[in-house]
Amino acid sequence: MSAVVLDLPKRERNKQEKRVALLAAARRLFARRGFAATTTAEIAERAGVGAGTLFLYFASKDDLLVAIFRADMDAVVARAFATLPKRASLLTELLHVYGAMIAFHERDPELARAFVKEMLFVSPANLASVFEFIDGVSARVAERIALRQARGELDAGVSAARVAENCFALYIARLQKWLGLGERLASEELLARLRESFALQLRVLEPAPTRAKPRASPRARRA
Amino acid sequence: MSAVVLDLPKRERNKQEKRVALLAAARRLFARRGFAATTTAEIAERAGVGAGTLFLYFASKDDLLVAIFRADMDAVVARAFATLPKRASLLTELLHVYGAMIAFHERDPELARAFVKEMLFVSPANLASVFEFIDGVSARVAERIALRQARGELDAGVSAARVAENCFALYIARLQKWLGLGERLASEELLARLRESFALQLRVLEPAPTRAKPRASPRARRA
DNA sequence: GGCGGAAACTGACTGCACTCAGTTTTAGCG
DNA sequence: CGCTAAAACTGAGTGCAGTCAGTTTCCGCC
Repeated sequence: MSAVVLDLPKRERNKQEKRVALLAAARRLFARRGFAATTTAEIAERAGVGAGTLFLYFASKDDLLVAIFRADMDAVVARAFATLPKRASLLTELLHVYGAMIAFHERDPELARAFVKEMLFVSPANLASVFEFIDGVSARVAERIALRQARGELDAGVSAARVAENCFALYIARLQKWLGLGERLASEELLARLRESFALQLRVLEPAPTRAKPRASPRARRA
Repeated sequence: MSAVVLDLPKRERNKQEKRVALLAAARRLFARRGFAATTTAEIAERAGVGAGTLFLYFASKDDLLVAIFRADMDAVVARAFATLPKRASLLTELLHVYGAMIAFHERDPELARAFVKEMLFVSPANLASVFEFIDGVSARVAERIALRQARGELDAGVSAARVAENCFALYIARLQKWLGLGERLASEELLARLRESFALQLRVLEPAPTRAKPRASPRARRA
C-alpha cells in the first residue's frame, strides 16, 4: 500500500483508456465513412463502450471532432516550423506554415468544414484547447517577426504579437470562406488570396525609409 | 424582395406569401423562445403551412436563420453608414460601423452565435446573399478609404479594396472568438481589441513621409 | 369546361444526437 | 474482508430536423 503513484488508480487508468479508444475509433470511422455518415453509436460500439458513455467524455459529436483535429494540427504545425525554408522572407515563412495547415484541411474537406465551423463553439475544455493552439501558432509566428526586428530588418516599433494575431485572424477568415464555398475554389487560389492579405498586413513592419517606394511587387495593382 | 408585380400568377404570389409568413413566424418565435428551443414544426404551424413545406423554402433551420439575419443586418449597416460621425478619422468611422454590427449581435447573443456559426455553411442561395452582404460592407468601407486617398490624407498606393477586405476578415475573426467565448467578455472589450486590430491594419495607409515617426498614437506600445 | 401534367404541398415517418433512471464498478474505511 | 457511498457506466427512450410517397392545387390547352 505504498504511495507509489506509478500506476494510477485503476479508475483513472480506465478513463484514460476509454478516452483514447473513443478518439481512435472516431478517427477511423470519420476517415472511412465521413463525419456526417458516422453515428455516435458506431463510435461507441467500436470503442467498446455504451452509447451513452461517449457523452461522458465528449459533450457532443462535434466536440469529439475538435479533440481529434486539435491533436493532428499540432503535428502539422510542428513539422511546418521545423521545415521552414532557409533564408526566406517573412511572407514566405508565413505561407509555408499556413500553407501546411491548408494542405491538411484539403486532405479531408468534409472533416475540415465541420471542424472549422465548430471549433469556436465547443465545450469549455475543448475551447481552451483551441485557443491554446491559436496562441501557440501566433506566438511562434511572432518569434519569427521579432527575430527580424532584432536584426533591424523589420520595424521594431510595431508589436510582433499583434501582427501575428492579425495574421491568424486573416487566415481563419479566408479558410472559412474557402471551406464554405465547398471546394469551388482551388487551394492554390486560397493561398494566393492569403498571400495578398498577409502581404498587406506585413507592410506595417517594413522599415520606415524604404516603405513608400513601389518595391519589387509587380503584381496586385488594381484599383 | 420588392418588385411586387401587382398580379403575379397566383402560384408565384402564394409562394411569396408563404415565404414571408415563414420568415415572420420564425423571427417571432426565435426572439421569444430562442433559436434552439424553437422547433421547425412550430414555425410551420404558425406560418400556416405543413411541417414539410418549410423545407421547400429553406434548406434547413439554420438556413432560415441566416435569411432572417441577413435582412436585419442590412438595415443596421445602412443606418450606421447614414450616421457616420462628421470629420472623424477613418478608424473612428470603421468602429462606428462595425460597432453597430456588434451592438446588434449583442442584442440576442444566442441567435448571433447560431448565425455566425452557420453563415458560411448554408445553402448556395443564402451563401450568395451572405457574400453580397460582406462585399457590400467592404465596398462602402473602401469608399471611405478611397475618399481620403483622393484627398491625399492616405497613401493612394495601397488598394483600398484589399484593406477593406482585410478589415472585414479581422472583424469576423474577432466576433467569432467573442461569441465562442459566450459573453465571457464585455462587448467593450471586443471593441477595444477590434480597434487595435484595425489600427494595425490601417497603418499601411499612412502616407509615407510621416509614417515612421511616432505621430499621434500614444497607445498600443507593448512588446 | 374539362383534361393532363407539373408544381406545390402535406404529415406520417425515419434516423440520429443526446438524456437519464437504473445498474455496476471502484475506493475508502472500520 | 464486508459495507457504503460515490463515481462510472449503460442502453432504452425522447425529441426534433429533415425526407418522401402520396395528395392537392394550379395552369395551359383543346
